[in-house]
Amino acid sequence: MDLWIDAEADEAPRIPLSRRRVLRAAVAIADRDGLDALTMRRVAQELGVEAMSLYHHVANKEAVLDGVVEVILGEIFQAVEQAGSPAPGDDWRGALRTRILTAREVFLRHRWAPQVLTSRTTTSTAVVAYYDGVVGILRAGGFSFDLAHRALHVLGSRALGFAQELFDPGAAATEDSAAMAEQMAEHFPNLAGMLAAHDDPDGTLGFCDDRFEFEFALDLILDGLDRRRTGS
Amino acid sequence: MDLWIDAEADEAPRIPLSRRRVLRAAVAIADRDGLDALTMRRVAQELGVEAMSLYHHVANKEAVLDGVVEVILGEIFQAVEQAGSPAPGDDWRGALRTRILTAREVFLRHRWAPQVLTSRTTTSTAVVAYYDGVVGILRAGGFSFDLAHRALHVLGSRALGFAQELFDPGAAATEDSAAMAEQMAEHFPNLAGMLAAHDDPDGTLGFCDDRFEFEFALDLILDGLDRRRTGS
DNA sequence: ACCTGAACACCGTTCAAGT
DNA sequence: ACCTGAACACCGTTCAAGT
Repeated sequence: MDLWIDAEADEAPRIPLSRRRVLRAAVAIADRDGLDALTMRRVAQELGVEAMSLYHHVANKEAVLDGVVEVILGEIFQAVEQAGSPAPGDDWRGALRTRILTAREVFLRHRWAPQVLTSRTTTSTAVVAYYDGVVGILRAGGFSFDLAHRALHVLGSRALGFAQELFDPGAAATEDSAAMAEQMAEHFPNLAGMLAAHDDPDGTLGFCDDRFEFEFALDLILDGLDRRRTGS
Repeated sequence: MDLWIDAEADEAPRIPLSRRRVLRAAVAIADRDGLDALTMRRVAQELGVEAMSLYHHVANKEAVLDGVVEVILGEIFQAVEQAGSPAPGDDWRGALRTRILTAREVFLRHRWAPQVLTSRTTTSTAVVAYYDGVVGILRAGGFSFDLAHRALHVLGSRALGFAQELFDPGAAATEDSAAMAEQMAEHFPNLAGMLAAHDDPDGTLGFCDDRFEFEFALDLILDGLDRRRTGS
């Protein structure tokens, strides 16, 4: 009997709990089952531990969410580092564009992350550090501090690589279509026209190419900032 | 005894519960005590009723939140209507700018509303109707359907009058300052410079003028869209 | 020092019962 | 038809107790 118990203990040697392990488990759960599944009890279960044990390593659930933000920004910094320093010929536009699109990749891996980021009431140090880098790029490109400041406001969350869309024309059209299209045409003639004008062979699939739309918006903003910078 | 009971009944005559009353109560609670206070039980209490009674008028809490979005958009439509039709000389830019700034007023009254709007997984009809109006303005201004579509993506939630800011330079500086400023200068030199360069007599108060920043960003985007439209 | 069991005060929601 | 009481299956979190 003692042997059997020892064997089991060997099979699953207890790795000590730590803040880091708690946060990584939290991210794993959100990735797998969504943000609603991210509960203290579920994190504990993932770690083979009782829920109350978590409180020795994090103050409370809010602290877990703050920590999750740190993890996500850690991934962004890592991705930025891997992408390497900007090509020598790169102006501020190219450098900022690349950084933002690199950061965006991380949010594509963690679709729930924007919601967590925007729910935080205090700005985490990691986010501050990221924005410091953005301002650094702008300054190197000849921006005044004032214009750099405004640039942060214009970019908003897009500086980190995501934008919140409140309305997805593609989604509206995926509902089963015939009667729906008529309703649309009657009540929302402009949107109906927009959908009709887009002659996608599949009907509506791929109407919104996320990457294309994101880059279009980003470039429009970078254009605008450059104009403000040069005063043209 | 019967008299006393009757008297009390008269004091608080039972207005029948309705979907509308449930939603208005929900908005009132969020306005007063924030989004976390918006629970089914709390809504019921606000209406002098048991929590379970609500389920005769709304399917569940998600339906309440969907309904709250309708209420908010109702306020926006009302504000837009009150603002009246655009001045005759107004181009699409002026018309859209006015509409967006009008909508923005509603979100200033309901600071919690953006969080609810962005949390919805399906786009409510009211939001679709609002965006139909935006596309209408763009079309009247000479936008192709394709460019109008992209304009919606560029504007994102800004079309409805709010932007999510992940980083508020002003907030960082309100922390008690001396030692903090040193830390900033060491780890975040670019942001530190940005804060230092802004020679606000009060130190940091009013560093970010919400309205100014919002309009600056909006105008930059409208400029960019106009350039794309005319191909200049 | 680290983990746990039981408990508390909340959630959203179901169901059978009341009027 | 509309409302309710009691209950269920969850939350986050506290506390005293275990090792």
